[in-house]
Amino acid sequence: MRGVTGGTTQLRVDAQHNRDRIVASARETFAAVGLDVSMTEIARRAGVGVATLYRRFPTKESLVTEVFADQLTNCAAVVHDALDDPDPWRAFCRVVGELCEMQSRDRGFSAAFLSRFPNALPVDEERARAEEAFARLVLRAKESGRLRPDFTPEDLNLVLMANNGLVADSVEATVAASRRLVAYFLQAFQAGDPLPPPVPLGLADALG
Amino acid sequence: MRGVTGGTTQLRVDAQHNRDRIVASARETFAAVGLDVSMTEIARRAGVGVATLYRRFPTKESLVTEVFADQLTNCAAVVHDALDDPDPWRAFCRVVGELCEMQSRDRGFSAAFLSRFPNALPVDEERARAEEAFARLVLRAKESGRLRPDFTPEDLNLVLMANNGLVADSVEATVAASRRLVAYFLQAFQAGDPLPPPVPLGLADALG
DNA sequence: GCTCAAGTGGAGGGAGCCTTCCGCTTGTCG
DNA sequence: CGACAAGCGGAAGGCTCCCTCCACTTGAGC
Repeated sequence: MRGVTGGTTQLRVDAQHNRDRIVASARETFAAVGLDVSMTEIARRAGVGVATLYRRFPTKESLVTEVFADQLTNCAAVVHDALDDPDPWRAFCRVVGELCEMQSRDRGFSAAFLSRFPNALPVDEERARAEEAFARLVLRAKESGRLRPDFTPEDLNLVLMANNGLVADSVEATVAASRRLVAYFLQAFQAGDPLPPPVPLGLADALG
Repeated sequence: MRGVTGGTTQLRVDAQHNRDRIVASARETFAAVGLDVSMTEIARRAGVGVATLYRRFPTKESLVTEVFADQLTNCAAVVHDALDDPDPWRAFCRVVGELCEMQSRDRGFSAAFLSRFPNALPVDEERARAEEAFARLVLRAKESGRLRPDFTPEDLNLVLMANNGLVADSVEATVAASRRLVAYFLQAFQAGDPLPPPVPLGLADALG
């Protein structure tokens, strides 16, 4: 009997090697092109046959899930790290800016994050904790007086969906556009007197 | 010989009828679902065969062009009408708000406007005139002191692309989200002291 | 070194898409 | 009314995609 890790049977070393190459290839390709890449293409880039790919990931959705699970973890880390910042407004700004930049650098992640595949991210618990942390961040920023009182944590979805709409020819151009967008948003989020309409949504899933 | 209108041979009356139904059906369907509708589906909803559709519109792109040409005209009208408003800031706000609402109400139009089909809108001249009018509007709003000096007319693309990213379950929910987004944008566009980074782009075409 | 389950690659099935082809129908004009 | 070009519907071609099947290979444990 082979070794066991976390309850899952250990793969043969060559199989593990192939699996790693698949994930790496998929990550790169999704980031560069988006989720509209054929499984055949991913397999080709990884130097394996499609059957090998499907043996590890029985569906395309499961591959997407695997590939972006840890990137979601990175997102959560950004939020949690920001909680250590003594300046609540700066922490808030950093979270918004860094999340948008991550999103802009990775087209596939944008799509996955906004759940083009509805159940693609079963890391719901982690996501929920991150959202809770962000809500705490929002509260502190409001108490500091820099963040407008009618900002709601759900507005982060608004920001991310809006940011997801930005696409330019190159990644750098996209990131530059994203920076300007974020700068405008942060302007608006600072305590200004007039008020935008209240929270309307119920936003569910988006794609692009 | 049949009558001639604008250099194009007149269609037979039944053919014209079918053509009208095709365009109407395509408009509705694109608006509701987006551009990812099969030609077969459009033909079915119009009550004609695919061949009839292809006789009028030899390619899907040509159909998209036809369907959205006049909606682009509507956009241009919004901008030109705003020039009559004596209050430059209000005119500016109206243009931004109305364009975003039109975009949010019509998913297909969003996609077509941001030129998923690169040459889909050969109405370039009209578009250019509208952009010029908007630039004039921006200038006036700046002179009135309400619009921040570092706003550039290209920022309208930023707004529209961002707005295009918003998708909710229902049209009304999407429009509501769009309203909040626009309110935030208009906050930011008012003369605030800190400055976002300068114009970076170079944005070319977007899809979602 | 032998055995065999685990692993592999490539062909191909089934579905959906855009587009074309072709034999039949119908409005239009003399 | 009669002739015929214009118009018509639906089948089918060609393409891509996700996914499955199956005969062959290879690493792991004795």
